[in-house]
Amino acid sequence: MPDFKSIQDKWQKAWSDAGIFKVKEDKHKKKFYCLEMFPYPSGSFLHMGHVRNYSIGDVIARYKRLKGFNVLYPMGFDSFGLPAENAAKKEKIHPREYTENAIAKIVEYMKQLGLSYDWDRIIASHRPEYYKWNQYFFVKFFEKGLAYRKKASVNFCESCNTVLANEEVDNGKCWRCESIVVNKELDQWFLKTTAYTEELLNDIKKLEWSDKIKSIQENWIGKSHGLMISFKLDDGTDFPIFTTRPDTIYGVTFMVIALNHPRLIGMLHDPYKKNVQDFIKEVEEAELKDDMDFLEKSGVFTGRYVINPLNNEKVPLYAGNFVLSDYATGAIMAVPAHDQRDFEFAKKYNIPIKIVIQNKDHTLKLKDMEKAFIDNGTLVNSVSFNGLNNNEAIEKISEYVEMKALGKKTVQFKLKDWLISRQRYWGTPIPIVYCDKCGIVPLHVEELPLLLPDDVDFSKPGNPILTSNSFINTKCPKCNGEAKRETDTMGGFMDSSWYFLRYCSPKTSDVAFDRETVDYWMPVDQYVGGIEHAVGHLIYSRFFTKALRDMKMLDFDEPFNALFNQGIVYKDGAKMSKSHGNIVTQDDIANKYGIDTARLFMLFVASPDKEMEWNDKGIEGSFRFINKVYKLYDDEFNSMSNNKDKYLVSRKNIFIRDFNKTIDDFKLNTAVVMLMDFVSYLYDVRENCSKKVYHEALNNLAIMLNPFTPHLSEEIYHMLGNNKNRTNLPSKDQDSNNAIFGIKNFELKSEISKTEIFNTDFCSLEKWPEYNEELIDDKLHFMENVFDNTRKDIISILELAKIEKPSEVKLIIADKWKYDLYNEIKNMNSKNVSEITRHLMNTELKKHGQEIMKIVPKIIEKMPEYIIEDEYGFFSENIAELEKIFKCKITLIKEEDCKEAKTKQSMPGKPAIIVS
RNA sequence: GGAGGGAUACCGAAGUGGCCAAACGGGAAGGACUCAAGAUCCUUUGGCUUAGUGCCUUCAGGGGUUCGAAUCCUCUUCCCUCCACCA
Repeated sequence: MPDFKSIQDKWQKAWSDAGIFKVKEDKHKKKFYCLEMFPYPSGSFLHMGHVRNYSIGDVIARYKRLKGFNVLYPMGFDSFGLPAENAAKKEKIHPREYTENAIAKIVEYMKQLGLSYDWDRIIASHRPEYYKWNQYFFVKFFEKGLAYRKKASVNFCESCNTVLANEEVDNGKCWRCESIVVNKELDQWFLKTTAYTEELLNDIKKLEWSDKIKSIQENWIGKSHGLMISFKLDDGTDFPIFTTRPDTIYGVTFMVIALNHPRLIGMLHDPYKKNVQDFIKEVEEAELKDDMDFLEKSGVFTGRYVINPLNNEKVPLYAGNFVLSDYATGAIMAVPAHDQRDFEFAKKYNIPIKIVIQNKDHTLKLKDMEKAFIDNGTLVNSVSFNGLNNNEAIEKISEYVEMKALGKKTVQFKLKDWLISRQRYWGTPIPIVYCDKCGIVPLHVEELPLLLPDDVDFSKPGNPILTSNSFINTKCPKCNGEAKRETDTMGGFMDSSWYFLRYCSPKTSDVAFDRETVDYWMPVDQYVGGIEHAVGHLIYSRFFTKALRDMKMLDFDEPFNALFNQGIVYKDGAKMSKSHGNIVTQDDIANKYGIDTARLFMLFVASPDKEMEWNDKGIEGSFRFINKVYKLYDDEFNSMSNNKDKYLVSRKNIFIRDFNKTIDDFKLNTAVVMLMDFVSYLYDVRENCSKKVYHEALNNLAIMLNPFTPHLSEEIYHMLGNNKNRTNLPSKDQDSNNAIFGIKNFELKSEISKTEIFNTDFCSLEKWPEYNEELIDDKLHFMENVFDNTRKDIISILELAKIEKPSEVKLIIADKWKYDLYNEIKNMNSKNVSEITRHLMNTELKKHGQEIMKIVPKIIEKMPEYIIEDEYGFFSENIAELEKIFKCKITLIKEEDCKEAKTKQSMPGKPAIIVS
């Protein structure tokens, strides 16, 4: 068995020494930017989930490279974040050290995976040369009014001790620690994503993303058309609300305001004030205990009334727990008859219900109602709008309200501004200074980076930056007076919103990215990553791109043209991850079978977009395959004949053609199947191929294996003699360990100049084989199939008849009926399958029943005459071969010459057989 | 409550109207090689049968469209993922 360990070590070293995956901008080559979401460097190993993810990206990168694209395929680390800080607290190690250690280890593992990254472009967001630019962009955004500070009710995780963005709250819980998130009023920094809401929504259409992820984004942005109407509070002050259902406005019987609405407490008088305050306390306590999703809708009367501007009705105002303070105006009009939530609320508190939309039969009655009527219908109880269909009424009432200047048609979005402040240490310091005289002052860009302070005490609770006096106390950049620094840092999504730009020119120190190289590489052609980033990272990056475009720093609208979401790897019912403790590491598998097997298996076992349950049962198969491939190249090759040349050539061209399509469609698992098929075909035919044809096929195969099993590919490619310094094919006895071969070769080669190696000597830089449609002959394969089946049938008949040495085998070409069928169809002059089939069922041919139905459409569509015409000729050609195999006389008989023969066959063209 | 994805033989997983009793891999059984084991190779692997041709039953379950359905439509059951008091 070959020593795969040394094979992979050898080639990894060779690739690295020769620097073959380094890329430069090259205007003469078409570029391809293949990018995987940069990971958070947690832990110190990779598990099979990672192997799967990165292998998928690497297949694409290598495939495109072999196809002649200039491929940018970089890797880096999203290295700011809470885990490093927590580790620092626990293990008494600085987060920087912790992070750098983790990165070093993970890079090691990635290299062992054989990933074809350009390691010269590695970036890590915690390094000042990177986060300097976060600060730069922040200052620019601030200048443009895209970054602002405001007091807001924000999500706060008590356990992580920081605020969270909307995207980081899951079902009312913190995404990291799963503790309940509470609301707090805090001064925070925001980026104005809402300045781009419309564009973010509209441009989704342009993207080659899955419909699923597109719809997640659309829902998140959440556009709804409606009407903003000014109700009046009973003291005459404005009380605007937003509704998408103006048609129900005459059915309003109460109003509800959010509990944390800024106006609420101020408008109340005792005893209602106290009631409301008690109620708020109650709800807060309940929220801390229970899951948000099961809290019943409840509320309390505020003692105030609101006047409906359309009919001047006075309705009670409630404070309710189901109204969101930060959507629209934080208050709603309630129409219990036609909204389920309002209905439940009204029932609970005995509020009147008023029907304003009737069903088709006008049978809707209040006393029968068990739930709200939310279907379409006809307006009633709505003065001059009565009788209108409710959809028309939406339009009509909106127009009326606008005409009367009581309100305005509006569009509301769910998307909110992006909260970037975090009260944590391990993030980019926000480059802002608070000066008593000048107020909020950004740092000058020349002063950047503003470094994270080192004199901090991680042992104390709260934000560690607060313990650094050297950091906090500073001078105002404007007036040079005493000032305090902002101590919040930026959330990690800031880092990941532009890292793809940094890869283009990772080392520039005077700009965040070099405009020219960005223009060359961007946008990303294929982005690969998990679906969990559908709303966070993938919206922020789009926002960033658009904002930078408007600041004339970029020239395109969208960062990621195509996006592929790979499936998650599960084990024991949970996502494979360190925190679940259900991991199988890369090492576990690589040590046993080699890394190519690990990669191949993860690609083979399931379609890349589907989730999979880890199971190492089948891995032996991938390992066997790899050994089988190796053996194919290692075996002494003896050509017996060239009979199979044309078959192999045709078959190979089909393989190349279909393989391309399969990879383009991301069906990497079926691509592996095709490789397996082709390999076993090679085993079948190789003895009957000429050396030239066979070697060409082996050479093509080595290249096509490269994306999947790069080390094996490289090895066999060189065993074939694709190396200027090697003249002989390897022979078995020369070295027991074939790996040594390659090492010798490589040592030889390393005397050559690097540039020479660069474009000639690595399979990884080869040219992907082309296929030629003209060399594909379907008929050949049909016949091959028939021949093969016939051969097998003869064998099994001989076995069953216990004949060891037959004296004669008669093959009866027995499908005269197919000629009849063919003629019959020709005569009908129709292309309608149903018609033809019905007709045939009334003829003699009926007895061939099912088989007719199978063949008819083929005859109509493609007319593959060979199915029904040529087998006699074909078998004449192949008699000699069969005779050689069976060492007896083989005779062909036509059906009409053999009256006693049975005429049914298992497949078209396959002859019936008589043995004697 | 909303959106999406699934259910295929012992297992994983292909397969989107007829060359489908269903690719490929695992497992299992038999055989070859071997003193033996392992590795490797070959065959079989829904049922009943036949020397071969054959017949019956299958792709979660019911109903439908069609000459023909794993594949299309419809309902039901079960599983998964994502979003969710968005007015």
